[in-house]
Amino acid sequence: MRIGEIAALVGVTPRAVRHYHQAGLLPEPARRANGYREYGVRDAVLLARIRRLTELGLGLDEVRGVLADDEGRGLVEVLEELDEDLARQEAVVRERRERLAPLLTEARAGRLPADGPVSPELTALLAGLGELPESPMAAKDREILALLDTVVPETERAELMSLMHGAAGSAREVYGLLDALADAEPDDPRVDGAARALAAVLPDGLAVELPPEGSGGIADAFFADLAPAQSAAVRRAIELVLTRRNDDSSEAGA
Amino acid sequence: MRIGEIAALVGVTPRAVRHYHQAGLLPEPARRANGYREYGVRDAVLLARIRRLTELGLGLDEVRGVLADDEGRGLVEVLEELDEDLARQEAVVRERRERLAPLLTEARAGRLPADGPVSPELTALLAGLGELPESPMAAKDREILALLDTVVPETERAELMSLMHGAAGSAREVYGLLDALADAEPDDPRVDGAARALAAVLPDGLAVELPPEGSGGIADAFFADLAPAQSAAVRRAIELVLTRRNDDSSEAGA
DNA sequence: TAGAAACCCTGACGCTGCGGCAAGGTCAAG
DNA sequence: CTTGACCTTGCCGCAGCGTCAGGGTTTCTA
Repeated sequence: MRIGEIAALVGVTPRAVRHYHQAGLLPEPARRANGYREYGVRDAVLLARIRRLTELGLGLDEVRGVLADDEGRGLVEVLEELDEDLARQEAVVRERRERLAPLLTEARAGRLPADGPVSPELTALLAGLGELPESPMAAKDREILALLDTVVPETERAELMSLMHGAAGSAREVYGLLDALADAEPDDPRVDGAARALAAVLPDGLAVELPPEGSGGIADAFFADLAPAQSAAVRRAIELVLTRRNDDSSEAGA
Repeated sequence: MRIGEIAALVGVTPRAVRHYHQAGLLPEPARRANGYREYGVRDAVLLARIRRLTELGLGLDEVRGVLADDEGRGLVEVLEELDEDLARQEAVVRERRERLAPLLTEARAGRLPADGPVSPELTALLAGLGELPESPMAAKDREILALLDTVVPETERAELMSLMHGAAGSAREVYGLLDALADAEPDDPRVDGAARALAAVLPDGLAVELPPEGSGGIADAFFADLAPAQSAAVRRAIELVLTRRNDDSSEAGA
């Protein structure tokens, strides 16, 4: 047989056969006078075995290993390892599909969060916010929420989002107050009002999640992303929440 | 933020972030005086979005496409395509695991066909043959059976194997007769007996499956793999079966 | 105040399992 | 004689980064 024949017989491409030669899985057969490889039944048998193994999902070096150790003690281990690997793959794919399913229905309905696919929890939260009027702060906040959505570990996500839900009602108002500070100086008198309004809607539990200011890098970036007066307002709001929390706990302790 | 910070924040490696830059997914941010990249919140938001998409299983160029078309009409298509792809992957993995499962139990029991994992049908057939005494012909036949196992399409496999089952009982005898011809000349008187015995156990339906001798390449290889006298015997046996079949059909026609 | 640890930079190779192309040689049929 | 269908070797390409190598920077520590 020539290479095309044995390949067709076993159901692989000639290129693959040469690849197996090069990889040391299949010994190079004798050559004809013209340089063509001449294959026999033994080669076909071996090649078929290789194909069976690769079709199971084994890598070529694992196949080599299996072929190498006569009468496989190793085979059992390899197959078990393979099964674990396949199980992992299956889990990965299934999880992706599960995450994808709700996104698909949302997307088909034309309701995409515009910041890309996010978790169902956040989708629900954003839906609760509803259609806000044109507001730069609202847009920024949605981005931040999307960021948080991927940053926060799954285990805490539901908890975090439920905290947010409480603030959703007052969102429009707070966004408006902050938007008004876009071009203001940090010592603008409106900063104080905005800070109070923000602190009022920020749940106690949330402030800890907010970046501890100072060296964090990420915290700096967060505040740098806001206009000076907005940044000041947010900072003040956080202080207010922390103070409030301390007061609460000292009251509770008393 | 520096690259390590943003990477840790979003949950990827710095190397991946650089890769996204190079792939054009994430714009290169401004540099500090020392050459370090300096990232802001916008970058983190974008990076998180990239991560969400890649974690769904999208390729980087698809991600680029999704990021490119503002307000995705394309997103729906991409997600649908992705879901189909994932469905295919899931099917592949599950089929592998299904094929693997019986092999694992066999392997753990120490009963491996020695020619590597084969179909359950063939496993059953080989089990039916039982432990034959040391016989080169039996070994060769098992190899051929394994080859056939991967060569014939699944749809015909069960049929073929059931045909074989009828011959299993006489296998030992026929193997013996053929083994005896290993060093014989093609005109050895025992060739005839072996051919008759082989023809007697070969089911009518099987002969067509056997290589039509002559130019086939594979057929030549098959016969070349046998000793001359063995080859002659098999050839004769096939002739006998074909003749018998023709007789039968002419009788049936009369 | 020096030295080590921990970052950052660019550039380049490695991995898997072949597919595809280039630039040729060979062989059977029309 | 010319096609057309094979064969040969060799090398690039692929996805998504991991992993050096070889060099600078910053920062914490002794």
